[in-house]
Amino acid sequence: MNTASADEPRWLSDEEQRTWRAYIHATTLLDDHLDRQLQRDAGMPHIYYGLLVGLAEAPRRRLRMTELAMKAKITRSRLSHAIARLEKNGWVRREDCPSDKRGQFAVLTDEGYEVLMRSAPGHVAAVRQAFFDRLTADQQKALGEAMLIIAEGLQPEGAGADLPWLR
Amino acid sequence: MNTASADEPRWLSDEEQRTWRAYIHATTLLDDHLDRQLQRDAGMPHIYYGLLVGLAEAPRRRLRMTELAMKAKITRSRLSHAIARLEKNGWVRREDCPSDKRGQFAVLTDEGYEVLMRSAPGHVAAVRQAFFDRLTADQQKALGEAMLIIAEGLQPEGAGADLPWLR
DNA sequence: GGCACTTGCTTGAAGTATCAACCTCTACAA
DNA sequence: TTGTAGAGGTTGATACTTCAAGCAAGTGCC
Repeated sequence: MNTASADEPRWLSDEEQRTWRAYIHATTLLDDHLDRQLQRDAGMPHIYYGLLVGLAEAPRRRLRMTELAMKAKITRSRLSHAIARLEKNGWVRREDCPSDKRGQFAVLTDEGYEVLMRSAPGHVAAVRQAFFDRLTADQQKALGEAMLIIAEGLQPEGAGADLPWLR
Repeated sequence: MNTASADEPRWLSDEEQRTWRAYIHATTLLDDHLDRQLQRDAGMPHIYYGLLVGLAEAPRRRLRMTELAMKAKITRSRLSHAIARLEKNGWVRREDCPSDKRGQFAVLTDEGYEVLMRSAPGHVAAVRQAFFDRLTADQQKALGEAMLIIAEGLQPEGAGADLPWLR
């Protein structure tokens, strides 16, 4: 006789519980930690910092809103609000897209670039201290691979064109 | 001659970059995914669900505010607001601590327990689908161990009594 | 007791996130 | 053309988070 009936959900085993809780705890603590670090040292939350990085890496330091949202894995709405805030800081500027009148570019300003350069060393140090310095090379590799799988699983597997996950 | 000067930060290598971005992407997507799943199916964000779980596991389904905050890895302030909201839903109730008049217990109500029982299967299914089902046993093990290390590193290593991380 | 210091928890304001509604523009076809 | 469906992006209301400030009760010490 099978212990699991058809409508009885497959609960997590003790081992899985431990894994899942370790994951939740680590991500909660690390997220908070980096948010505070950047809020203190750069005056913005972690995800905003990521937006500046995304722009800094792009050609001409600019990206269409939707592209940036995809890069950062956030919704367009969230990005819109975030860019509004960064614009108020003078770190990003919006520019109309010449070829598509609906489109907007987010452009990293010189001032934004400065802020990024100024805060990057401290942030990298924080990431090293909390993350890389504590893991062996093998652990880093394994974790990276696992995370890649998780991320891929939650993205619109098919296209890059249609973006259901941005709802 | 060494390429890294004393004040030049140790930037992330390409390999480290990939690992770190995979981590950020996976956690961002998974966090959003589970928040939406629970908001839709249980009417609360992921972390609130975790609070109910914490209470359900505790003796007499109650925990001191500070203990619950520690369990959930959040600040007391955040917990205070969260419990206020859950109280409004009738899922949690506050109770005075008899032995310490400053103290408060958060108590899971029957109604809160019901909500938890009702939404747990769907949530476990979502976690399995997004996380466990995609990883091999070895990957789960490695990831769990790495996450445990990260979490431990961000906690007040020393005591359980003083809680500097709760600021 | 009286004093200072700490712990436990809450509060309000300001910042950020989410969701649904909305507007404009593009693409495409009748 | 005109219609229409969809894409690109914004907005406002509501919910949640954060931070600093606050208050009341416990603790230690004279």
